[in-house]
Amino acid sequence: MVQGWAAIRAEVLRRIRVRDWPPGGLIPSEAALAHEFGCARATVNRALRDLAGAGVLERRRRAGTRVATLPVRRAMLEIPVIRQEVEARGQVHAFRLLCRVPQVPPLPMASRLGLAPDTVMLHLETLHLADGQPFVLEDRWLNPNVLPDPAPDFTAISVNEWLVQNVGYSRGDIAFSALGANAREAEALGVAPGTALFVTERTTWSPAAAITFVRLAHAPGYRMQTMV
Amino acid sequence: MVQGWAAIRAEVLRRIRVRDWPPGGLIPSEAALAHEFGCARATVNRALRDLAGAGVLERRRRAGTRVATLPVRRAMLEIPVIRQEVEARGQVHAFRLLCRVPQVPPLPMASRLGLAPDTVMLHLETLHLADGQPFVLEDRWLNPNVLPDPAPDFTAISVNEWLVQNVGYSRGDIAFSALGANAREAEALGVAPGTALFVTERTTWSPAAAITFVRLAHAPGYRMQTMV
DNA sequence: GAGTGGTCTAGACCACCTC
DNA sequence: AGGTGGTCTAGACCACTCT
Repeated sequence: MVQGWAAIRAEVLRRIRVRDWPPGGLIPSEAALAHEFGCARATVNRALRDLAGAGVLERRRRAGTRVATLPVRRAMLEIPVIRQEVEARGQVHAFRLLCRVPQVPPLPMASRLGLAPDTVMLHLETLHLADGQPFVLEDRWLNPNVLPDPAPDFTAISVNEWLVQNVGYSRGDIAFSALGANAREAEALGVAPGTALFVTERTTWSPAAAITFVRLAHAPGYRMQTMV
Repeated sequence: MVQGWAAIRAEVLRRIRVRDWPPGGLIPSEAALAHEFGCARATVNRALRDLAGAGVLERRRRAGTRVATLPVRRAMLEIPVIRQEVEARGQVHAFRLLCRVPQVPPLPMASRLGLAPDTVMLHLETLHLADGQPFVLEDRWLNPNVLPDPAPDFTAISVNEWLVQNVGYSRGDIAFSALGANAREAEALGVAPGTALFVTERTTWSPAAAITFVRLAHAPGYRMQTMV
């Protein structure tokens, strides 16, 4: 007899794959499975909870556990700091601070961040290099309230890393898209205008207020990968 | 007193955010926290395990639990079936099967899928529509061994959905990138060649062999979003 | 009302790894 | 060698929701 909640998860997955338990179908209750596998219900619970988290099962109190019909697969996406990403490729990371000015953001951005329309934010533009080649252009708007006085100058440490080290964990949303390079991006990355770029846009919030909005325009050839 | 493992997780997160427990620092053992919070160690374990899964903590037996220094954020990415994605926008999904031919794949793809160089695969091209407008062009290579005899014709149901309903859950990898539209994509999606497209490439494996490789070229404006 | 999953407890054993 | 997290058990109570 194989032991452990992972073994139970594997067995349940097997029965789903071989259609012992078809999509949309109810599977036995935790108590029944615990009896069948000769283990405690908590162990079965652990296995089924894991599969529900992966989107394979749908569980509801009283209604029981069903095999998901709409197999929305969930994948873990790892979002590293840019320096780590470059170094993970075995390349040398460097960056140049292109721009650092207090500025009133465009109206759509101010409203998106929940700020008054005339709030002055810190606008920073950073070009990250991998082995000296342009890697990503970072266009960032920063809420000055999160900065100490005097503000760091961000030439020794990138804004990116300063934030994660000094502001800490917070919530936000990320969006990925493909866009043609605008004039600024084309110049900074050394590509023709209109070249397809992988763009990451991220808004970060502290419990109280918006911290930062950042747009990363990655040099051509960038790929984001994960497993399912 | 707030109860439950989620409350413990919140309190631990709070202490990390206010730098009570600084990045890289050891936090108290499960037993110590259980004593402090007046709960069972299993409850603390549940909370800390969750935070470790989110990348906030790093745990090693004997070495204890540390606040992560390299804040690789992990985000859940949901990868729905295309029809669901369209319908979730309140639009009507339809598709046209443009191409369905047995064909020997290009050498790089055969080797990537671990197939003999002369293996014949089924090559399918499907254009998905949202409210009649091109939404995504699906270019798929399918291992014919996973198909029943006779093979489905994929005009009534998309390959996508037939696979998830009949082959079932399996493992694979996904990559996202931005590429200029090639001639075929430009024509199918009704855009100019070179237009920036968001491209999803996915390889799916059964335990034994490769099932399918698919490349999705999304119409301009496509965004993939998630929370952190 | 009753059966389901969600959670918690107190205790235990174990694998692992640092000391 | 000893302390840590990882896991399992047997039992319990509760929240939810379907009937």
